Amino acid sequence: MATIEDVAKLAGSSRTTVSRVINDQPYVTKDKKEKIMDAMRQLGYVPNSSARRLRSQRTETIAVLLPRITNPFFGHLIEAIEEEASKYGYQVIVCQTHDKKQKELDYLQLLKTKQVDGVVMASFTNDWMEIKPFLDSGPIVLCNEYMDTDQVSMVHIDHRQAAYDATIHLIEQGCQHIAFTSGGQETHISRQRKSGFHQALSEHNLPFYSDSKWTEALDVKDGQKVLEHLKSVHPYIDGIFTGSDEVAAGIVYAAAQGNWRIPEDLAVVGFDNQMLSLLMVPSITTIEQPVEDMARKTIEVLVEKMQSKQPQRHTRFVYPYELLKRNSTDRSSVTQSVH
Amino acid sequence: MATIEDVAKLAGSSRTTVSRVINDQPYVTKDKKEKIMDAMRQLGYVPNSSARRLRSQRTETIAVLLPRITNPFFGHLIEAIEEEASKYGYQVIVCQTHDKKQKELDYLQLLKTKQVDGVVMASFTNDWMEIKPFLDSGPIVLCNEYMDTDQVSMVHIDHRQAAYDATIHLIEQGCQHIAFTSGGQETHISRQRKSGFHQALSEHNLPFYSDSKWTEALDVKDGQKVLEHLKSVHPYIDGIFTGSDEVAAGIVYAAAQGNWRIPEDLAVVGFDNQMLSLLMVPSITTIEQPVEDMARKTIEVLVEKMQSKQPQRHTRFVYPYELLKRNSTDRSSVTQSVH
DNA sequence: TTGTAGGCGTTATCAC
DNA sequence: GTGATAACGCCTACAA
Repeated sequence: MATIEDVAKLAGSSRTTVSRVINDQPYVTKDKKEKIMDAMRQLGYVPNSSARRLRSQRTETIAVLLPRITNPFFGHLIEAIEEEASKYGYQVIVCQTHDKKQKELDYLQLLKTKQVDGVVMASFTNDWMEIKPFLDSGPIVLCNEYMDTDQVSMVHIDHRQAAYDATIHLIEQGCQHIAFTSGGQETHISRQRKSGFHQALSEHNLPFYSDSKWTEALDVKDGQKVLEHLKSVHPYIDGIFTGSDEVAAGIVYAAAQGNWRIPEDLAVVGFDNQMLSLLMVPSITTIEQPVEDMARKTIEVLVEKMQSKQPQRHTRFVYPYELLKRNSTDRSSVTQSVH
Repeated sequence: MATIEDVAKLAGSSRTTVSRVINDQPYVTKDKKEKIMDAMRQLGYVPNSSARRLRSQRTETIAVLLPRITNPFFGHLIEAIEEEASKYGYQVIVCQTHDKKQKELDYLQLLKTKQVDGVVMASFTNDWMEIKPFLDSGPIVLCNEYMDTDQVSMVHIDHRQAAYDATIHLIEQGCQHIAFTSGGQETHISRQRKSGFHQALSEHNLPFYSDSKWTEALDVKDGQKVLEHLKSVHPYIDGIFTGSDEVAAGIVYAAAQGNWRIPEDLAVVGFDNQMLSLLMVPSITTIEQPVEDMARKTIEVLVEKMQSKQPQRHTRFVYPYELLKRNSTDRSSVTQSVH
């Protein structure tokens, strides 16, 4: 591989001048500049990025931590993040934590070892106290995940309110026995959702059912299991708020196979407005997050932190969401027939 | 940030010895080693990765080029690739090309500038002659994409045969007027599929229909458009091979809205066995690729190339696929009623 | 067993 | 305008 030195020799000048040309700096005569450009072409010279990194102490790379990329929500998120980051000239490293605390910490090492200039945490399973020390090594922005502190910037929607709205919707549709499912790991988000769910129920003096089977529902398969479990153990349940469209889809699918009527026997709410939720029969009521906007803002905030020297204030950006009412909760006919 | 020098000073030894400790090399007394470890802890020392890269001329990073991560096939692919690469200690950089030739070339620069040790191309829209020169900068492995050469290693299934099988299946189900859709960019894969499709038709003396509207079908929305188009312009079409489950799902969805019966009026085949294809009503006949196996093999091959000094032979790995027959093509009742 | 010194390729500082 | 020279932080002959 040709180095800057080779180019300098061939062009009959010094490394310094070549460097000036590479970086489009002033104070180089047209004549020299052309000679150098020629030499670079001839040698197929390309600046070595490791050397640049060492010299400049920046990597132009960020790490994005997320549970798993095949969850469509995170797929969309990283798609948008990659696009946005690339506009600023940053590479994106994918870090799948699978909700494992250790993996999360391992990937944060990238920040310490200066392999990345900053980190987006869309996976956040450790205690904040474990994460905080990494802030000394570089900026971190929480995306989707959040908590109650002002020691870090965050971009998210109000999951508590979203779950509240969805639950109220179920109640308005006449549901009296409503269940709640969430993914394996207990995160701040799932706590927030549960809290909103509880509030809606208690405001209407409705009972709260709990079953450990409901706290590990992550994907379509889990959704199917949930429905089987409901049918055999809790057949009175007539509404369910799932934290995910995949789980909701699994429930709808299993219901179709097992003669359970949605929404008549069971009204279902998903989360994230994946394509899936629209295509299922019946289509699934869900909550839409402005993923692209959130991704853009996350990168904007992170880039600002990475590029400014002095540590600036941390900010919280709360985005609006939308409850999309679809057929899986449309019990208007059910309610009527009761009267 | 503490450097190796700082540690050395604090521990009262030299950089060399510290480096030995870091890299677990012999010839260090227990005593010194402990002192040095202590010093590292005290200073919170972490080796600087940029320096290491420069010194070792390796980045422990690979780039994965793919069209878009939200296409579930590529989502699964990169999930598996990331996991496998991480076992070998490699980071993964996501590079979405959106099927743009220029983006593809831009990302290949990462290899030239030594930002990555190797590249997986799961997006391949340029001519091979454009790509080939990059091989001088480091190893490249084609995954999913392939072509007729032995200048590069490839991991893929036989798309020609897969399309042939699927088309034969449609014919066996009694379809007489069969259409073919493919994604925007003309790739080697789409040519292969088309060739298999053609062969099946001509073996059965069936006509081949062509319509430019069918060559840009990529996602669910496009599938919906395709069905609308079929209904108004080619209502006689009774079978369709789509290159994608999303397109197939779009067709099924639009059919349900528009009183078109699947499979009675139109039998539909997708590709990739996404969750979606199973969950749709009717469930969609599709072709399953062994994504995880392909990802594993791709990384295995790439790692070997990256780690061995002398350039070795290029190999082609062709994986088996499976045609999953589901309801979207089950016309047994149709066929019977004709008799 | 330990330390010295040079270099990986680049850029910033300073002197000419 | 241009060019030596000294870092950036690490590893590794080689010498002791």
